[in-house]
Amino acid sequence: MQERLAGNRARIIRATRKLVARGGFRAAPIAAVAATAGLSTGAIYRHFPSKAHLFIEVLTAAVAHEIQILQRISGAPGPARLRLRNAVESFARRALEGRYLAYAFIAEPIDAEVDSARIRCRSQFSEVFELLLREGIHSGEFAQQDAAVAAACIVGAFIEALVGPIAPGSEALRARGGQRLVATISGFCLRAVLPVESA
Amino acid sequence: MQERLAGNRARIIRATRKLVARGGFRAAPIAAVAATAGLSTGAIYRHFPSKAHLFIEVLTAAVAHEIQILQRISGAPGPARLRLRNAVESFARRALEGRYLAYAFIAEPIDAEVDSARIRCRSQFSEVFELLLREGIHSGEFAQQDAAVAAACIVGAFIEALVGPIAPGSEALRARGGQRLVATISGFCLRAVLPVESA
Amino acid sequence: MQERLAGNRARIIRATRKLVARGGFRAAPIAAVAATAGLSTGAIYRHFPSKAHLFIEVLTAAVAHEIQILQRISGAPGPARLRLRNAVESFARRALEGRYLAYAFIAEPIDAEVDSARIRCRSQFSEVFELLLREGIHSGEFAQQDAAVAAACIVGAFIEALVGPIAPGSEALRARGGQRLVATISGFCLRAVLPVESA
Amino acid sequence: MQERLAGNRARIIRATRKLVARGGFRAAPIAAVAATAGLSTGAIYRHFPSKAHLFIEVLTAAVAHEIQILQRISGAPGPARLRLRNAVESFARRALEGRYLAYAFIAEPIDAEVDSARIRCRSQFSEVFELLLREGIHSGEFAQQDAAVAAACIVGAFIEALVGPIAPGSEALRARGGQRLVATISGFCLRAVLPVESA
DNA sequence: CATGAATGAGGCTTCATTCAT
DNA sequence: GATGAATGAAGCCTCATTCAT
Repeated sequence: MQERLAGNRARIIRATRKLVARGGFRAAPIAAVAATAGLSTGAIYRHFPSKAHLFIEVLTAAVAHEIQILQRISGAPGPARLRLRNAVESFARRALEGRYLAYAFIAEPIDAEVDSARIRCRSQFSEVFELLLREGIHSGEFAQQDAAVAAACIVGAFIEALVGPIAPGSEALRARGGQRLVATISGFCLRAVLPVESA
Repeated sequence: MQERLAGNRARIIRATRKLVARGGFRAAPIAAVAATAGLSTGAIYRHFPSKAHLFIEVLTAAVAHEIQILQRISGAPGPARLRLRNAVESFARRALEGRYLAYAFIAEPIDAEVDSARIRCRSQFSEVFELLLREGIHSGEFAQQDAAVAAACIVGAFIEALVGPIAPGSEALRARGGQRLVATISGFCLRAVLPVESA
Repeated sequence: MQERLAGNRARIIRATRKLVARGGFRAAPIAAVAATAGLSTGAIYRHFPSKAHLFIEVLTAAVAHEIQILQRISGAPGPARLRLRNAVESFARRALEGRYLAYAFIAEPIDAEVDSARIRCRSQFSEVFELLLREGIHSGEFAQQDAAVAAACIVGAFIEALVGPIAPGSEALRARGGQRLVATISGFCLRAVLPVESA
Repeated sequence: MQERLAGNRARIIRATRKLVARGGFRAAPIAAVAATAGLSTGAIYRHFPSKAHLFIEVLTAAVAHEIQILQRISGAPGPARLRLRNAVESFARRALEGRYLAYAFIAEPIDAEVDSARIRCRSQFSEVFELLLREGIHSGEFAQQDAAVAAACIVGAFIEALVGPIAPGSEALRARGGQRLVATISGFCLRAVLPVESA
């Protein structure tokens, strides 16, 4: 029955993710989460002390997964510029496929607790890129710059560039230009961190 | 009495802006807006047909003001790279002073109407940068690239880089590194659009 | 300026009547009455101490007018049965033309005061018919019966029979069958009060 | 717990009926219904999606019950005139006992949905009488006449004749004349549909 | 452990009435 | 006398959370 319990917990998280992906946190009241998970509302509270905790866990779990992937890419051998390109493109591609993550990113503070979790998640992304940037700067591949700020810029750049296409009604853009869009974004980010010609 | 009316309308907008700046749209229920403006809840509805309309107006007004400033800067004479730097830095500096705008930007869709207004606003920002980028690309100052996507990247980059510092609790960063932060961001954006050495 | 005052009072009453006719009392908030009358909301309260008083006056005025007409018809010389038929038909025809009166009749109690006025109005109608019935019973034209109850039945009968056709969306019925409908109703009422064959 | 649920649903309906009977729909705000039912306001919405739906159900349920009774009476064997008398008297007697039904009948349109339900209910009553009238007309018991209109007249006649006595403050009349009142009404309706002597 | 009915605070909006100008 | 902005009490409805079964 530990299994059953764990299974239900996972079901709840999946259900929440699905609803948030579709319409943001506002589209995920506890009753809807419970219904989607095939459970009762009371059951949710057996697994999570509050809605905020549930949302935080969903957000954290989704981000942790992405972070893992990013870390694998950014920690691979090879020149920093290639690893950066791969990391950006991988993330952008994944965001285009499942829009929920990007939504979670730009989510309005529903709750002080959730919000601070959201900010922590953004930071985690930044940190992966920051590490990579530091390596590149140190090795001379990248221009001298504040790695933390540049990392935040990278994250912001592709989120913003993706959010438009992710917004409802732009299925077309996603389908058609997905590949090109991703390439454009990674080009932008790469140029931004590489040393410039003369100026 | 026209004066009183107009004055109260402005007071309502200011009150909304203040509350949204502090805690997002969720922190601005009509009752709170009214209390902050020193009015009754009913008075709000003499000026705005609904909460959504009020929010849209606040957002639109704030953005319109910023857009004007950006357009003046980006339309000035001189090399595109300088104008871009000025535009980015001006915007970033302003956002650091009053945090609300950035918050409004990242607001979760509360309402379909408000949300579409929010998206239109983002687009307006992008468009200003897009125009400037096109000029620079055409004149050879900037690298060949998709101007629309690059503009979105620029907007996203500095918003993200600013949101961390803007988030509650980072007063320190704002105070200390304001100037340096702004410079770092504009450097990032400039490099991103300039042609690269060899790669 | 007494005239102006009186003129505005009349305008207010007309405006109220118009709105009530269209959608019942619910469709006549003070603001709408004022706008329709071309006055300010405050002006209404110079003429009527409250909304209830305004409604009562509108109802009373409309009914008083109808009562006058009914009394003229029912007080004319000739056999009671003819006078009854004329009275019923006149009333029914007028109700079909302007639906508001019938609406006012069946109006839900908005207010205890208004409601008691409404009941008084119904009674007034009944009384006219009651008087006529008494005459007919006394002269032997009509069957022995409780004149008060029979009068109420008459009023109810044609109101109900008219309300269907008066309800929104039945323009056709009114146009086509108006004349026949009125005749059917008056036939019903007449038979009801006349003595029966043998049974 | 199914029992509790069902029990509360019934309690809500009873509470609504009670309040509407006393003062019309206006006297039955959700908060009052909840308080009368011994529940919270939120509980209402577990059983009914909106106030309009609750009102419609109350109205429909009350009417459906009455219709059943009427149909049994009007469908019994025997001469149409007796069945008509029984139907009218049964209905009138029941209305005198519980006044709410008559009130619901004459309710002002609060809501487009509720209103259309109200109209449907009126029609249902009419239809029962209409069927009975057709039989009587066909068999020669009743005079030639438009059965639909005559049925509406019958419904209106006894509603109107009952509403006076039902109105607040006329307990006396109900107590004293109940039996006689009912007989007078049914006499009126019978004469109205029977053939007349000579005219 | 699960269920889901119930709670009740809180959000948006309407509107009769007042009152400073 | 007229104006119309402001008031504030209701009204409807939602939803996170609790708790009896």
